[in-house]
Amino acid sequence: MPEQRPARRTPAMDALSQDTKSRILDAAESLFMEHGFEATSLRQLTAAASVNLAAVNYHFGTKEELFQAVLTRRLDPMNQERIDLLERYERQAGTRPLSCEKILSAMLIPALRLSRDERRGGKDFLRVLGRAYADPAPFIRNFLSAQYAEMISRFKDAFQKALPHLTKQELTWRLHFVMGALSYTLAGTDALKLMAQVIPHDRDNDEMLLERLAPFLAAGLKAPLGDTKKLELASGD
Amino acid sequence: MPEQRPARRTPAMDALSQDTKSRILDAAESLFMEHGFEATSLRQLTAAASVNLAAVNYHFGTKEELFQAVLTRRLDPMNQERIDLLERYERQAGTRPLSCEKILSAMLIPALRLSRDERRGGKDFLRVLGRAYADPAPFIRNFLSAQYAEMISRFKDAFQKALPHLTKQELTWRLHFVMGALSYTLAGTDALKLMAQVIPHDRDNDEMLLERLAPFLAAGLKAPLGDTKKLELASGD
DNA sequence: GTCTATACCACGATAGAC
DNA sequence: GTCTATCGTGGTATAGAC
Repeated sequence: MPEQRPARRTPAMDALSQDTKSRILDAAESLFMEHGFEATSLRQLTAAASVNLAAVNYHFGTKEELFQAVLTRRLDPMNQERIDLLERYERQAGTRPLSCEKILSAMLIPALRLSRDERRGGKDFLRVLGRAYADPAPFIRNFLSAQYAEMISRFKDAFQKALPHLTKQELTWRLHFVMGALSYTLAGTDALKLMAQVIPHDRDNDEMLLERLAPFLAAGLKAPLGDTKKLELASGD
Repeated sequence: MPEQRPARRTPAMDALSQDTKSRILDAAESLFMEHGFEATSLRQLTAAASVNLAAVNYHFGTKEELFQAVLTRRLDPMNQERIDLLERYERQAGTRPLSCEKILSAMLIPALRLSRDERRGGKDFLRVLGRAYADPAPFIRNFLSAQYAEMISRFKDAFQKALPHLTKQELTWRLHFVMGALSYTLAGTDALKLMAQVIPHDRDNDEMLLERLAPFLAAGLKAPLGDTKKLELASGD
């Protein structure tokens, strides 16, 4: 249950007149996205928010719990947006099953919209998120799993209808690969340099990304089953 | 150029009698993999290596340069192994182009072999690596780009021969997606929990992973071009 | 309840003795 | 090459003011 604020604020309120908790959240989001979690000190963070150093401890407990609060504030709406979009597509389709491409676009569009929102972190947020996925602290990964569980479960059902020939286990794996390609692609701002081919980031890039990623993932999801001969892992020589 | 050691050691040497630099590297690898980079202090690291606190600074400069040295020691051989395997496949195939599946297995097998090597980090190493990809410090990402550049370039040529109808740019994107699904899958130990389906990690899991991932990626690589209608990103309602 | 000042201990890094 | 001592900064805990 969310603790109640001391007073309700108007929407057209100045940032500096927000309550302490919101000011901390805004400053934390901005600084974590820009410099990363570890490189941001609570002293510079609380200075930027114009609050006392101990305020973070009082309102959020620890620096890591503050990080979780920052993530939740962004992930929760995005995943809800994904579910809403999927359900809208399903209503439009009536009784016919949705295509893989359509389901994928319900996953991709809210993520891309978030990555384009420069006012609130943009691509930097997704990089921080991708980093959190591989955090050595298990409770961070468990936290993220819980954040995504409902959305994933909902989309798994949709994909199962679109791909009835896949077993549940097979679909689980393929969805895992989809999430991987998606997370990596959205999080890796500089990863394209790996390919030794610079693609400048203009404003139409996201649509282009969507049009390339969706067919790639859809083809993988629709791939025929197990016609690959066993590949030797041993150092055969 | 690697700086020369003060004395050459025999292979059958006890770990505790190695020179200071090697002892630091071994302890750092073990601790970074287990607890992550930030959570590992130089004090506990140097204590585990039985060297003085200042030795890290003397031999490696900073904690981050030590981290790079740890990564290089593992990534360099893995990427070389990938190139060697690819060239072996190419020799076996003669003049005929390799299949996507075969090229993919040359990428996947050395990575899986590394992830199975429990003596040297195993899956933990790949998680640390995945984390480094999203590091907020640009020099870490540039370092990794340089580490991968040659291998990626080599595989890009191979894929271009297997998929001559793809433009260079299209292939760049698809390889990017491949690297994404691969990195995420290998790095995310707990990511499968996202799917609310526990798959116990037995010793045959890697072969199973390979047999599922390779067809998925191959199908994506071979997907037909641009037959997807433009998907609206705007909040159409 | 909310906020502040301040004290604590661990961290990475370095200077200088040996 | 190696060590000790020390510096500035980090996250956190708490006592007490409002």
